[in-house]
Amino acid sequence: MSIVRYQAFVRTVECGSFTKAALQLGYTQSGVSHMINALEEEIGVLLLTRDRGGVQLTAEGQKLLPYFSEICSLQHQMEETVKDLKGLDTGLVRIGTFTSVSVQWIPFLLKSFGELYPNIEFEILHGDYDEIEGWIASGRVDCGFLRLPAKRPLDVFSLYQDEWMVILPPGHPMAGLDPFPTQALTECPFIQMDEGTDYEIEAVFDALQICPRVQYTAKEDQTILAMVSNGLGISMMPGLMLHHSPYPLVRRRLERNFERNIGIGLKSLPMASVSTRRFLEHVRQWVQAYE
Amino acid sequence: MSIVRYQAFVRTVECGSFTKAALQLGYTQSGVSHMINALEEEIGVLLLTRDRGGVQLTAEGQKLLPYFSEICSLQHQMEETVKDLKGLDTGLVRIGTFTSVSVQWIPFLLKSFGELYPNIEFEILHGDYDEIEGWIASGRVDCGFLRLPAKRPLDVFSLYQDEWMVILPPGHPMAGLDPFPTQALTECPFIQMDEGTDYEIEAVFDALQICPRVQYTAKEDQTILAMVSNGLGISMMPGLMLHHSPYPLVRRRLERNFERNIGIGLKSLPMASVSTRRFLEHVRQWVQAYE
DNA sequence: TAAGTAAAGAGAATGATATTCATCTTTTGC
DNA sequence: GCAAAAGATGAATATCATTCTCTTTACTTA
Repeated sequence: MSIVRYQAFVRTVECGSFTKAALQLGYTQSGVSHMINALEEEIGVLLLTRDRGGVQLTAEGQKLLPYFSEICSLQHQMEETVKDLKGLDTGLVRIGTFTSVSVQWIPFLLKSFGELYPNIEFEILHGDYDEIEGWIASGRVDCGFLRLPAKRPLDVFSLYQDEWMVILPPGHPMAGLDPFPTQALTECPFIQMDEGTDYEIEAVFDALQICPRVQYTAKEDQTILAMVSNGLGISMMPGLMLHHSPYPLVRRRLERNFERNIGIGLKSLPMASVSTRRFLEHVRQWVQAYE
Repeated sequence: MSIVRYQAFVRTVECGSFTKAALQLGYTQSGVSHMINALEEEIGVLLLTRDRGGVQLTAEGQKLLPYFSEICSLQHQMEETVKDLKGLDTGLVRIGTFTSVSVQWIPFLLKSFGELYPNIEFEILHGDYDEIEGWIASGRVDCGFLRLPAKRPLDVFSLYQDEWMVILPPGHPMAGLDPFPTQALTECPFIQMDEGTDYEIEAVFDALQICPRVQYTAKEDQTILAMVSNGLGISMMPGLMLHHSPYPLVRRRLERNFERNIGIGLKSLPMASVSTRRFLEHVRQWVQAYE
């Protein structure tokens, strides 16, 4: 009957571990363990199986999780509404972002926003486009950065057209060509980004009807930048990822222009808390002034 | 953070009084008073104004009530899901009904259902068609009786065609006529039902393009039955209200047939608890065998 | 195979909460 | 002015939540 137990349960499932959940929620591991035991006892159902190195949902836990997580989400909304009612410039805004936004925008956004509203706090969740949309839809986050068009019906705002660029080591024989010839993409050794579920680069190659000579594959974009910079091959990335690159690089446009449309979205603008709306407005202004 | 507080608050608003809410929830008046004080203290907002003879929502309370009541509704759904998971023949089914169903069907339905599933409990709420649809949509009840077509998008099942009948005192000069002539409706003194928000009888008169000679008005259908039976006038009622009438009456059909389609509805059949689905199935079978 | 590590569990202690009981206060209607 | 009905209050107590400390488990690595 106590929502803190529900929060402990939901967070534990998200983290896959009592210890991590406890850390995030500001409890001790023992506290979370007791709480979940008490919850299981209260409803008379085993929610988690405890193994070495973590916990996993039981079938029953899986069925019940949506109720608990929706209750927690409503609780958060209620709390934010209370803060709005009290006219306070405080609140907690939960944001979903993907890699390039996390790296290139978030630190500056939070800094400039924090100067305007020092009492509004943040929780940042990192994921891919699909995950972020899911978090927004389920109320796990208040708003999130998206690739438009979104798959789900959300309130969205377009922010930035992010162009795909070819990156080469400085001094590469073709570094002088701008735009970079499509044909050359098939000839130079290519460093592939290991994308999880979104196949953005492949979509570009498909559209160009060419196939790159993949030499290496890497998961981290910083790794790719380093590899390209050191002459191991060429690669392609959205322009946004190339700002403030610590490695010397040459960036060139493609013959055909490919863009991803980056936006920000939430479940419903009118239902959002004042803090969330303020953050949204700030992001739009900040990006407009960006570059 | 404790849902019992939320339940206390929601129920108190519904009842308009700490004392009544306490009675319904099985607490003392003092307990509810303390709980609401604690809730107000916890969120730092005054939710209720306490006046002579009851309580009333503040503006803030009104804004926050939907969150609390939705959390309570989810809590109830979660509890029912737990019971389903445990495969128990137990549960609490909350039903919205309107007058004729409450009087003519509910007692028999509950009795026969109770013989099959003695451990399933009920909470019955009485209201008009609109209120009931609202309760279903908001999750205040699990299912409810309706006049079809429903205004909102709900899962509904048609149960019964209820025909409007003219009722006369035994020995009335026109008691022998069947169907009862439309013209005569304008001539005999008529006892009007004081309907709250639904204007069903008026719709019938409008369709017939006649205007009755209203002699008396009464709120309770039992009162009308008694008045008609004692020769104070004639009236019109859905046939369902006339079953088991304690007063001697003559019932006659109209020249033109008017019916209301009575059904039962819920938010979503697949999401409903096993208890609710069992009750629904039972109602459908019972009504089919009815009369 | 033993030590190290990273998880979870259990029990006692204690501080915080929930709930009731009994007692007041206020308002309203007669 | 008094009874009835509603809410408020404070003390008492039982219950609960959380932490601390100490075990247990099982995988990893030397």
